[in-house]
Amino acid sequence: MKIDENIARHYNLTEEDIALTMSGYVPMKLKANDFFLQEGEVADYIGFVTKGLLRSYVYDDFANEITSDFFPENTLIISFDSFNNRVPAKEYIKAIEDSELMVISYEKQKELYQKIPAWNLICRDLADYKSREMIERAKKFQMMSATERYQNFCTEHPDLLQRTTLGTIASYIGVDIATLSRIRKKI
Amino acid sequence: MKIDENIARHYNLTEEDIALTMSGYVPMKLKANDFFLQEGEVADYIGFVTKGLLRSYVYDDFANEITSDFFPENTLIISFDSFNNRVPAKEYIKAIEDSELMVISYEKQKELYQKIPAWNLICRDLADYKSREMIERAKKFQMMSATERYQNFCTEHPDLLQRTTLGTIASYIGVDIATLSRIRKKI
DNA sequence: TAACGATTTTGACTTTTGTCAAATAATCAA
DNA sequence: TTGATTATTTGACAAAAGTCAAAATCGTTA
Repeated sequence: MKIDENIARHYNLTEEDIALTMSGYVPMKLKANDFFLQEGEVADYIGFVTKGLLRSYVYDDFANEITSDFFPENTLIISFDSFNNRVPAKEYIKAIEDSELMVISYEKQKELYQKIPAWNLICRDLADYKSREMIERAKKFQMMSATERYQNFCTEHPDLLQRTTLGTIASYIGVDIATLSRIRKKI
Repeated sequence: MKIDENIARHYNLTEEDIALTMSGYVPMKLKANDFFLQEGEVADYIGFVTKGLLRSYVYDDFANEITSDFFPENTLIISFDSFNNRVPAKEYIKAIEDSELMVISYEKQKELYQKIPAWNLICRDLADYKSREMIERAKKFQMMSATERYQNFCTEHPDLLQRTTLGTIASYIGVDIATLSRIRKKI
């Protein structure tokens, strides 16, 4: 969602387009454990993480927090479902570390969609990218053992190992925390 | 991708828009076991299944076919990745039953994107929908046991139980076929 | 620094799932 | 209809993963 030169060029954004886009974004600061979004709310903002780390999660039947995604710096937080369709969010999004974002409100984003047609295209491609990411994630569960999923996590997110708890990672890769502890010892 | 009245109204498509869209689509017939797309090819078509059933799959390290998705009638086959970005497909898409589709070529679809801006919006929403579907799929692996995944499959796709093999379903829900056979007996 | 809480590890055990091979059952084409 | 092929079930066993509870470790703050 950050408009860097490559994106601007790729989608043929004019200087005015970029200026208008920039004017819609505002900074947001969150302390660790602050919510960016809570289950049941309609997402008011989507945005880009410039600093820090957030995670999204849901609760399972036993009231355990199941982490569904991590948002470190330079990633987008696009709960398009809730944001675009104005429906209640199914997940919580909470800061793990003190974080800084650039966010845009629904009203402003709607303005961008209308005034800058390329924005529909950008968001189409973003949603497409997201869906491919999720296809890959599902495929990992489908085809990898718990050990392989952990190893894959380590290579894909080496930094997160230091920045969040084992329990959070365990729920993200769908493994019991005691089992994950043993997997780590074994490797 | 089928332009029914609701879609036309929702996206404010004019009569001409609809006529132009329709003119881009052509029927395609596939016999059982024919490929709609093969790994390594760039997707020439996206389309809508009007009759029959297809599936997408990849190969794992042991040359087993791992089914990633089913496409029964009234579903879209949108390998947006390969289609939009002109990159080689990662999966095979093959007809399980004799099938009929309405498909559109890349060139024609590009024309629609340009001449009918709403098409970018439609595809944005389709990609968004797809990403949510995949998020749900990943979440099922993350939070459900093999038995629960099978039960969920039965309620979500009751018809497919009759229309494809156990082995195909087993790979789709990520369970060994012998295990799935036992799960079925137990239930 | 001591003490508290949260996180991680460990032990002993159970349950779930996978593996391999053989036996049935079902399907399809000659 | 009959083989041949493919799909499914079953048995015996092994490996992977989960459960529960206790211990060890770590980090924070009073």
